[in-house]
Amino acid sequence: MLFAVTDHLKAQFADIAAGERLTVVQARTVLRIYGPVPMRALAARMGYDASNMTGIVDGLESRGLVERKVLPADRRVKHVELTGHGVEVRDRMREQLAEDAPAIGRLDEADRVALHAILSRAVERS
Amino acid sequence: MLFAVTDHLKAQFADIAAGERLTVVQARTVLRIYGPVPMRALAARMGYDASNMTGIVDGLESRGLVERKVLPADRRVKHVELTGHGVEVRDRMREQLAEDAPAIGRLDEADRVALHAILSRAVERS
DNA sequence: TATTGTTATACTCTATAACTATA
DNA sequence: TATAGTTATAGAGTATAACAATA
Repeated sequence: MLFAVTDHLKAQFADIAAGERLTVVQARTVLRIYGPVPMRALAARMGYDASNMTGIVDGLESRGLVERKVLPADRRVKHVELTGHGVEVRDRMREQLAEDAPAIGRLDEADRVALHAILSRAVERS
Repeated sequence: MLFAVTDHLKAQFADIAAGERLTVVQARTVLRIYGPVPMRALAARMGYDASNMTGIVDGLESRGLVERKVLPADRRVKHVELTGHGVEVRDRMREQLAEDAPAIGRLDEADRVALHAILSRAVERS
């Protein structure tokens, strides 16, 4: 059942991403850029090897959702940030996540608290 | 937290599979062969397109865990079944899943019942 | 010498389309 | 004509190793 729920959540996220013609990884990346961030730091934030960010950001940049900017203070570093269009897309995805975000999001408060407690115990014992 | 738990369970399954020098998909396949089964039916059981089974079963067959047998009644159909060695590997994996199967497996009865109820409600509303 | 981003490469997982043997 | 299994191919997601530019 756990996997049923997480698979369902993943499928819905994939649908939202596809609605913006983004891959899942691209959509996840857009949602995790809060301000200018070096490629490497962004990779670490996503839990990826740095070599992956190049292609992901290439795709987003060619779609006009992000920009790379060389940091003058250290010209090895490139900051990635959302463009105006990128912010629009991010906000649209956030809205859909809040609306559609089904399953868990629609549990009542008591269920959410209980679920959190049980999962915490599960993780502790693992 | 849900993803933390399922990712954890997946990682442990991957470790068990790796212990038998199987990929995750190969291990999942071995665990879902209960008797002679046509390639296509096995693919459906796993939720895969039929074209995937060929490679998966190729790998298992080259390791001596399964055999393909042409069905005389309909020579288009090939039945896949576990060899003696395949059964050994499957049983070893089952044991490890029962032992290690951590997290969820070690929750007490009350937690398991509550978890199931909450997840059922989550799925209903999604 | 060490670090940033990039490239080249490879492997897993999955799907679609086209092929073959058989029905 | 339809079905079972296979092949060829492709794309997403990930990692490792080597490289150029910069520090």
